[in-house]
Amino acid sequence: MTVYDELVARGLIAQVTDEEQIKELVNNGKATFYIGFDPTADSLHVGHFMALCLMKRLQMAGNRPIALIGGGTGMVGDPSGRSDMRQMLTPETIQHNCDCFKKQMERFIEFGEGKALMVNNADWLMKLNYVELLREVGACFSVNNMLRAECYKQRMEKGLSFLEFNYMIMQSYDFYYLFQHYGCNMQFGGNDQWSNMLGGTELIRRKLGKDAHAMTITLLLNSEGKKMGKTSSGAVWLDPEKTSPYDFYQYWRNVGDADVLKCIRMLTFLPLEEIDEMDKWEGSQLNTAKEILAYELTKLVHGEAEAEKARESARALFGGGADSADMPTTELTEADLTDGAVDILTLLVKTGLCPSKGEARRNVQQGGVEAAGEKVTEFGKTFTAQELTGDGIVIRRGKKKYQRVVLK
RNA sequence: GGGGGAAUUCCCGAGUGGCCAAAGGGGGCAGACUGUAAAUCUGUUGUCAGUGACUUCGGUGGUUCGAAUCCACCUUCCCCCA
Repeated sequence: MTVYDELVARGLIAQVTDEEQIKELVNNGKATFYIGFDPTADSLHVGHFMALCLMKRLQMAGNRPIALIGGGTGMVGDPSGRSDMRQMLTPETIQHNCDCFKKQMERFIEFGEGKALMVNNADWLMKLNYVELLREVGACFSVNNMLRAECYKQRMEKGLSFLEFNYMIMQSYDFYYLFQHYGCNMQFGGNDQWSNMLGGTELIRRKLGKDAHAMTITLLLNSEGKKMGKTSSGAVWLDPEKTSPYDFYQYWRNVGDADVLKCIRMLTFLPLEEIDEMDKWEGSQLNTAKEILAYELTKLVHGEAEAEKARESARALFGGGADSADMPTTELTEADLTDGAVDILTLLVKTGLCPSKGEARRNVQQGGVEAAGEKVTEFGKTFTAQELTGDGIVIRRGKKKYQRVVLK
């Protein structure tokens, strides 16, 4: 099976400019392709992860990936898929974010001579001269067409600043630049990037009379049509400091029935035959599939050891077992105690299980809190220093949130 | 440049001087039911404190015994005209 066919079979491809030509390039390892990452946060998230996997897949087939960090485009801000303007980031933040991205990417993709390449578009965008750019590139863009692009259309009602309007031109220029300097003949990106990417191929055609290609990755949506990789408290990050391996594992362990197989297909590197086998599973058997999904992804992102730990902790907790050595733990010090003890409300807040005492109180009232295996029924419940030393105690809020508390 | 409108708690959206921590919906959280799923039903949803106190309605000042509500200025956005 060719790479291209595999990508299709996994449901990863959304749109392409010219299927035949792209197949030819990609299957024969003749593509030099780039994917852009704008440094809007200090960690990559699941959406980026898909792009990284795609880079890996194509690299394994002999193609050359270029990871572009948007140190320059980040200064502008992409309006695609947004209903309001992004918060403008300071150059310092952008630089910091770029550095973080770089570190994380290096764990997934091999960079170096003859391997993948990493570039930062600040290197060329920041030195552009306004009038020169207008004459050289601006002349190639039709405002009429740009306004017809989906990403701007959505913003016509809420308002679109000239700053953001120029994002497409910046991104197109990137492609044009990479095409000339690195022989980059293809661009990949999220499906919401489609119009920006076409801008690039169009620019290359107009300026150089050459063909370049674009392909978008399917956005990972759940069965309700919402973007996956987001929780109510924000994105699911790849940085273990921002989303712990355990939480990362749990996110995937908890996907809906309707979405498991799609996720396995799109995100893991398991062979397709194996996945087709799982496709026949139904009912509670899907729990096994979810476990596989969670394990595989945690392994890819955080490594095998962390994946094992997360799986064991989850099994221990949900399987009813008592052994939970790898559970997320909060360490207290003497300073956290009053008169040699702590009450349950304080404990819930200290462990981060509840954001405020009010909510902690509510959770206790509603019977959602358990400590050391027993349901807590009164707010006044306290724990002594003695109970907390050694293995400590396990506190549970709701069905899925656990924390061990130990006195140090 | 001229004219008109808007800004409310996580989001949408009521509220136009005290009865407003602020209707309603969405979302979130908890409980029941389950398979760590979905759907459904129930409760809950500013902070701290066990009757209460404190902070909140774009910002800053003002009027008033009392303001989300009135006035002034500022900021941002939308619409119409140029």
